[in-house]
Amino acid sequence: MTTPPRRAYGGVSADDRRAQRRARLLVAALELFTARGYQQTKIVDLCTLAGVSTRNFYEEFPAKERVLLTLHDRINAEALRRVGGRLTEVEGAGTATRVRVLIDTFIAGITADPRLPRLNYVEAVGVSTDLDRQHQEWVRRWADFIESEARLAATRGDAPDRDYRLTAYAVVGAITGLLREWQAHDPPLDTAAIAEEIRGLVLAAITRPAVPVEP
Amino acid sequence: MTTPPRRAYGGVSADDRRAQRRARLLVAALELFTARGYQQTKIVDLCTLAGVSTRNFYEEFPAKERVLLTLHDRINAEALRRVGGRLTEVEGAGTATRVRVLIDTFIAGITADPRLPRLNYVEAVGVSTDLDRQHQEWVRRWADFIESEARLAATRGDAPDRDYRLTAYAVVGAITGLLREWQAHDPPLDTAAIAEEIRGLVLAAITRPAVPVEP
DNA sequence: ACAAAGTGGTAATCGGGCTTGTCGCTTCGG
DNA sequence: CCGAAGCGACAAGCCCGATTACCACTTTGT
Repeated sequence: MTTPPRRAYGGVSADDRRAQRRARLLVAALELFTARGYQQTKIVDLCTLAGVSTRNFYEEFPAKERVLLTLHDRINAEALRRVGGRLTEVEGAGTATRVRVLIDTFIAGITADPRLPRLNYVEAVGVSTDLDRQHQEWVRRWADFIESEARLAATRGDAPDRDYRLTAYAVVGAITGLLREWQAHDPPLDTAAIAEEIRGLVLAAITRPAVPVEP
Repeated sequence: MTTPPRRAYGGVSADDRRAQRRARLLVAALELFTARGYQQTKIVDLCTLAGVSTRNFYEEFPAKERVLLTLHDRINAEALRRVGGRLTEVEGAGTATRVRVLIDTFIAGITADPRLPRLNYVEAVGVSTDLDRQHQEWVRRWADFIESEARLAATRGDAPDRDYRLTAYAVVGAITGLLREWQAHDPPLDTAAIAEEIRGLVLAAITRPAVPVEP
């Protein structure tokens, strides 16, 4: 095994240039995947828009699918990080406030760029089993988030003490559905109204009385 | 223009045999699209499983996408027909009963075959603009359904008199999300629990008090 | 300044799958 | 019983795009 000496080049190191190419490829991919669709986007198109050769592409990604996986993962991770950060800032606040912060932060972040929900909820669906797995994993994490918030509300007496797993999945689905509708709709839906709707729905969903168990 | 004479063949008419081939192709497509995925399914695979030649395929469908469009449309149409039929049977019933019938009928019908939600909510997403349009059209119809039910509840005094459009979209999204989760989950989720969850969610969503308008 | 190493673009290769033309067989009408 | 028409299987052509081999150019270290 010969370790090839890596020299700086053009002022910047090899690693830096690779990182820049990778970043430009991801930017181009977000644009093309959401504008033309994932399947319709050819690797050459990606490289052309990114100003990168096909050779470079394969140095960064083994296949087009990996680009989509990376984008999908990044979009969700950043959203979760944002929401988590804001929630710790309102540690002791009441249920209504925490739900409001959670929903508003998420909606504001994800609708800041319409391409994000488009990629997340449309283009990244039904592509491959790997992507399906990653989607399911993220749904699980978001559901965990909602569920723990519901449990917190229950300990405070704002909500009944019951199993919130399915409710959490339903809430995630409702948000997904509204955002998918939002990015596809013409004329566009009002994001404030959407946030408001989800906020009300979540509060109603977790504070509604538990149905009595059948004897 | 010469009108080619059409003769009966093998006891059945030409139209009948075409219809049968078409039906077998659709059955095969439902199976393969949901088992391997839409993109991964080749036209030859479809024809082999259906016992039909590739030539015949092109007599029935101009392209693979048309098969998916047909299946997607049929699944939704049948579900809507079923639900609509049951709802007319409980014309004068109370809000809780009507919502129960609506949800239970839908869930029972669509989960009778796990391939249906798989095709509807996973495989048919992000394929083409035509399919996107058709999806959006069906979401609109289902939302109309939910919305009119909410309005009916409002006229009876069971729910506040407000705009239910976004609530309807949210409910459709919640159902979609839960069913997508259902068909992907291992171990499988309980369909009765899902129906119960959605029922409670819908009732809570439409009966919750309207937020006061900001001055 | 020169030799060597690294880089990036271009172009050729390779494979897969859609699409259609053809052929031999079957069935119908007279 | 015969001619014609319909039918279905096969397979070859064709196009498109992913992947890799090559080569000319740039930069560096001595």
